[in-house]
Amino acid sequence: MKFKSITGTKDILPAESFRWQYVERTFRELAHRYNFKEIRTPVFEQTELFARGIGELTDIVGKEMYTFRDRSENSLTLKPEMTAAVIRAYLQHNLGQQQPVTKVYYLAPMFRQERPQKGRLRQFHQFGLEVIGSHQPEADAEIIAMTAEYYKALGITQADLKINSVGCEKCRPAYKEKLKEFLRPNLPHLSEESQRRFESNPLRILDSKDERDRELTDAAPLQKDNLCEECNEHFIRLQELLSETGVSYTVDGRIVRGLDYYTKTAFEFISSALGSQDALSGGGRYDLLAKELGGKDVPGVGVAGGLERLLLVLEASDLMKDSDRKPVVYLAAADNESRTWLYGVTQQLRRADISCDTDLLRRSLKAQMREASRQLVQFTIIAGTGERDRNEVTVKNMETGEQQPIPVGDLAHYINQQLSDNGNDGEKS
RNA sequence: GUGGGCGUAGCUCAGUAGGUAGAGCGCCAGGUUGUGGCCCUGGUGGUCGCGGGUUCAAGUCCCGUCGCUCACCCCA
Repeated sequence: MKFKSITGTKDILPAESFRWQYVERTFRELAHRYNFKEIRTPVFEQTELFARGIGELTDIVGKEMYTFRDRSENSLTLKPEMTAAVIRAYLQHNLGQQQPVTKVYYLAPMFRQERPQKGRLRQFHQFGLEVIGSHQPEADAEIIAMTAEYYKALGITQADLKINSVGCEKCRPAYKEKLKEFLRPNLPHLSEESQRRFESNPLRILDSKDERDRELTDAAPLQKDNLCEECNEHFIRLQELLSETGVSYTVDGRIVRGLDYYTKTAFEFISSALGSQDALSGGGRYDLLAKELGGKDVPGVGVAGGLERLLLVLEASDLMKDSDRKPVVYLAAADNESRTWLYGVTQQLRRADISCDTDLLRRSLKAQMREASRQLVQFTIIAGTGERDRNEVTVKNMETGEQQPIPVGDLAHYINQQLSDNGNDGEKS
């Protein structure tokens, strides 16, 4: 075998694609219920969009982007996340001019050049929601509530929501100083990584997994306790909204997201059913992003969640039933003389909206029956020259083994009737 | 970028003190001259990741390399 898929990428094979369709369909239907419309953007953008939007100092921009030059020497990047691209499209097409609030969702592949491990791939897939144009906590609640509802719809109970407020341009600078003040005495004892972050991004020190860092920052002041009036009000109102809608959460003052653009709300859904990479989804408010990208001063809030991780949780929790759609009918030819005629019957059934399959290998009747059995069809239609001459077929109920001669003209009707008699539409979805 | 584990049939794996490969499942065929699922019989299928070394002889020992996987970092 000469060619293999690239490290960190995965094929979604026919035997498992129904799982993806299930989580995607559930997401789309729910998004529609919340009146989010889908947005699709290109898989690549100008590198500068992500560098500016996500932040030069983040790990994503610093070492994880798939960046390349095209033949015109433009620097392009496979999107490592969606929000910057959505805002770019929002600004480019002046979506804010058409309506004051824009609600969009997406299901799309993302690319980050990290070392793969459980729940982490180089090409992975995210679902996401963005509410653009509102400063109000109701917008934050809309995002979080639907995400929680999505997990609930899939049957996931182990998804813990943690929320925090990371302040805004008014209260964060003062807090940052306060935090540095606190950390300074212990600076030499912090981990190397945290020491490096002391100047560039001290907030990140708080969510370090290093044990010593944990101890040393145990009593550190938190942003949520040092918010300005506006941010504090926003955070409190958001909590009220979540309580009102029955979304359970815990406040975790150490949640700091890996992207620079977040202001006020930051949150994560964590699952204990995952491995080391336990974040199911994460998001927050990004009121400064649009302006940072050179556009108008437009607020926004959003979420992005990993579909691979979602599927891992569903499988670990045994919530993924084998619900792939099976054909209802298999048509088997008893001899080669009747195959052409039988193929016509097959097409008739398909046009009558009955899912069916037939032999493409000119196999023996026995082999065709075996195939029908393997496909778990409910009925097998058997026909040879005898049936053909009478313009009828033999319909075999695969469960009971009973066989019935049925005129071709009545076939579709007969099948549909049998299906409804069984209280089963044959489309277990 | 760093560290651990693993790489033998499509899949899950076994493989003895080194003597040129096996099982189960799957797939195909037969056991019924037009009929499945169970059962029985037979069959298909492997450059033992790749390269080099030691040896009369290596899947089995040594070195290198590639890949997969888990973890660190970080995140979805």
